[in-house]
Amino acid sequence: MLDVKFIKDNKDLVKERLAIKNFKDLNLVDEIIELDNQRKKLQTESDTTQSKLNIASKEIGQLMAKKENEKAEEKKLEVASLKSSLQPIAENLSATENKLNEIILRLPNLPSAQVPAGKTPDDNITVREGGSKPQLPANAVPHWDLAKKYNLIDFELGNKITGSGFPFYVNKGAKLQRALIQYFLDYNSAAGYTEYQPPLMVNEATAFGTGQLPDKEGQMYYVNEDKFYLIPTAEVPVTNIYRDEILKENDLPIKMTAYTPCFRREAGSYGKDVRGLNRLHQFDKVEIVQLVHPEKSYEVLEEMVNHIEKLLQSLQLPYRILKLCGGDMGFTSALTYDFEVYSAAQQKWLEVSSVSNFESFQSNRMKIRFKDANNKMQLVHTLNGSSLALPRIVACLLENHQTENNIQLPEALHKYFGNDRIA
RNA sequence: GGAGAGGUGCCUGAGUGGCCGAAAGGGCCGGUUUGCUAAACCGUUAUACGAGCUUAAACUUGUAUCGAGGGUUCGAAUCCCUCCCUCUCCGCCA
Repeated sequence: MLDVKFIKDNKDLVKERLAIKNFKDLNLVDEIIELDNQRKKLQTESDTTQSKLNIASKEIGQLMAKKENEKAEEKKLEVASLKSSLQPIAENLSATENKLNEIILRLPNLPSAQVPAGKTPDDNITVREGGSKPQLPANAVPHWDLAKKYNLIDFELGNKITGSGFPFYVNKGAKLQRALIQYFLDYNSAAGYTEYQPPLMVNEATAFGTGQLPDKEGQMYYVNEDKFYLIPTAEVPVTNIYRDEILKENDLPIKMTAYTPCFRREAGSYGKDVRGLNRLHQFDKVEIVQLVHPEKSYEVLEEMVNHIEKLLQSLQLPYRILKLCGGDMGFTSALTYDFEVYSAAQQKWLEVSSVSNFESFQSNRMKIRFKDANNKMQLVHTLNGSSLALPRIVACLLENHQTENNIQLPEALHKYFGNDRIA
């Protein structure tokens, strides 16, 4: 969430930036400032009254110790009247705080200065492309057909056991999953990321911390009995590891990686782009997360982009990196790069990674702070990125590397997969 | 799931109605001593939000915070209620 002080000091800038994100209720900004002023006034009133009350209570104690009961009773009357005058102030104060809090949670993160204006994915900017599109054999088919041909993935079985969007991986298909996960984790560890295996269900406070709650509960599976949410991404449990912690400056950067299945209800997205592995309710992903010094976060963002780019290059897939426009960015992000890989048989680009700098938007919710060189508290900046989401990578590996009668795997995978091809 | 115990500051741990933002020990940081290290001694050691002062910081000061939320009371870490969590034993179980 945004910082109220920052909003007050930069009212016009805030409105300008929110507009880039296509945020409509700009009057909320004025409302926040108004509510905060009110809050301060009320707190001053409440504090002074409370202070008087505290003093009087102490005096009562002293009087009673001296057995001056009559005087004590008099004081009690005084206290009673103070209390009744405090009550409306206190109620007003907490109502104001609640209102303020509720409104501020509705504001999305401000896009950074380099975010292009725009409303739809068409307005995203292609930063660069890499790899080259393959020459497919004449009998080339999309991955769902390849998955069947080589007995790698059983979608129908998934339907039977759970429902659509929950495929079974079988034989070499299952092994390929395992190989990819292992490869991605090793690659991240080698770059200094600490590996975690987090819980796959989280409580409400955790879901709140990274910005899934409030408002996005409809996108998550929920276990009513225990009030747990199934994680939509490892970002949620991993970033929350340091929730409510005060770090030392030289603890930073904190680099973490985790493999988890991800669960997404994808409500409202039926019908389009859901064929095969393109969009699932459960999928595997390896994630990287960093907590960094605020001055370093944009530098780190580029570093993460490069890190993921190299990984993609090693898979020998044609890719492009997009800088998302204001309208296509997520609620919590200040700057996002998407990685898309070209799915040769489907002839379309599939998003396989999204790398974002959240600046202090998440850390302010989670209160992840550090003491700087001057011993001042500062919020860390949080970043994360997928490295990578498996299903679409698998789809592209199958489609792009298919030959007449087998699938040639990129060299990086050979030792993990135990073979250089799927036949 | 059943029975019991418990949740206090960075850690251990005392505290059963006012003298408690909280003893003591440890740790950390700063200082003295020291050829260096160790030891010893002294001191400091929370966060949030207000107010004052200030260019700002520092500082002074108020309020709140002893798992969370309510309640009793002039006054709550301390009493009561609800919830959450941890531990032990039993049961069940990978």
